[in-house]
Formats: sequence, C-alpha cells, structure tokens
Amino acid sequence: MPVATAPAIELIPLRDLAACCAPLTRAAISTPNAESLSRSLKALADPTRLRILSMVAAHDDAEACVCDLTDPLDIAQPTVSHHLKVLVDAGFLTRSKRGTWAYYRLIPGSLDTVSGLLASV
Amino acid sequence: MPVATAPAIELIPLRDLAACCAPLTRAAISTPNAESLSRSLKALADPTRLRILSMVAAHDDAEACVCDLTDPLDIAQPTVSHHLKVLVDAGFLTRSKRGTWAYYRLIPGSLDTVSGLLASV
DNA sequence: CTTAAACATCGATAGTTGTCAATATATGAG
DNA sequence: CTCATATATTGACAACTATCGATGTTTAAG
Repeated sequence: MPVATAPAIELIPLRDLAACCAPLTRAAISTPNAESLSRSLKALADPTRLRILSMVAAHDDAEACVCDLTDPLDIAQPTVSHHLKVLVDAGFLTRSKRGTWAYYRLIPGSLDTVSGLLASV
Repeated sequence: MPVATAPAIELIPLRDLAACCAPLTRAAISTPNAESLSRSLKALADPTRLRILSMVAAHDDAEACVCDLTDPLDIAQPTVSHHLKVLVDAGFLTRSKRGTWAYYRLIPGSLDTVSGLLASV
C-alpha cells in the first residue's frame, strides 16, 4: 500500500478517550505474581486439604501424624498421603519421620502470607 | 455376640494413649465450612481471574467493562466472559449493563472475607 | 531372619476445567 | 428496517485432578 499524503484533517486518534474505558488508579497485579498466588490458592482450594490443614493446626504444637487424619477424614490412606504431599510442595506443611510415623507440621505464617496477598489483590 | 463376664484384668482401652496421636487443642473446621471455603478459593485459584479482579479493583470506582480487560489479558473474548461469570457466581463481582457495554464491579469486602476465613483455618 | 504396621508410590479412571471457534443476543446508529 | 459493535452462550477438546486398589518401602518387634 502506498504512503498517503498528509491529510487535511486530524489522523484517527490511537485511543478514543470518550470510549467506555475508565482510567486506572493504581497498578494491577503482575502476571508472574498472579501465577504464583494462584498456585498457592490451588493447593488450598480443596475441602479435604482445608480440613487437613485445620486438623493439623488444631493439634498440640500444630503437628499431627497420618494416623490422626485418616479415620476422621473418612477417605483412603493413599488419598490422604496425596493431599499431604500437595500441601508440603506448596509450602504449608513440613514432614518429619519419627519411627514408623510421619508427622506433619503447619509452617507458621504460611497461611497468613497467602491471606495477606489475597486481601491486597 | 454374648456379653462377656467381668474379666480379671483391665479391658483393652478404647484409645492407646501412648500411640502417635497428639491431643486436640481446639476444634477443626467443619466439612460444610470447608466445602464452602474451597468453592470460594477455587474461583480465585486461577491466574487470569486474579488478574481480572486486580484490574477491576485498579480502575476508578473499582469498575471496568469487558473492553478494558480483553486487550491487556491477551486471551479470547469468550474466555474473558467465562472467567467473569465464574467471579460473579462466586460473589466477587457484580455485573451491570449500560448500553452495549457490560460493567463489572468488585463487591467490597468479598476478598477480605475469604482472606479472613483462610487465616483462621 | 520373619512378620506386622505405617506410610508412600504407581497406574487407572472418572470428573472437572481453561481455552477457543462458531454462533447467538442485544443495543445503538443511520 | 439494516448494519456494526459489544458481550454472552454453545460445543468441543486437551489438560489437569481427586480418588482408589495394588504394591513398594521403611521401621520396629520377636
């Protein structure tokens, strides 16, 4: 297409300022931060995992073993182990083995960090 | 099964206090509450939806129309509409149509409510 | 050594979900 | 009415996930 000569009237503006778009008052969350926060929230967005976290937190010293959880949760033991692994990988629990038992402990502040990030979205 | 006569030694205790199980210090979250909270978290646990919420909140009066979102998100328009519907159904946004445009507004306090519930798990 | 208990891992399956192209609906302009 | 624009809905598909049974691994007891 050949280049046109200079028109007699104004060029079409790049943005129509009278359109629907309202101005921004602050910056939105960045894409990497949104992906990071969504990964944490995905780990929490399951009723069984919320119950596991709550049951661990409700124990003395915020620590419980798998045998504390399987019976009240009423799901199969491999499923409990699966959910525990998700919560460890997401940084909400630590695992320590003593004898034949595996003890899971809530990482202090981990839930509050996500809670704070969520409130600031 | 017939009732046994009184044994000479103690019965097997219902719970072995020397086992792995630590005592509870408080009540854990109820199953219905866990399901309810997880539904809210599922709606938030997606990077695109977090960006949408943040972009809406970043606009004047916490309100934006679909045309404000489609271009910066760089995803197809039906996908944006889908995510907006999820956020409306979950109680984080309201929708109001003015002319051909649909305006979405953040429901004040909705994020803080989930944030507070999460911190108290 | 053998056995049992506690827990993790594997493999399969059914259900859910994020995405898009195509299409429908609604609103305003002319 | 016709046309264009903004948005919603539908249908399809690929990717992910919660669950379980079967099996592997580790530890302690005998």
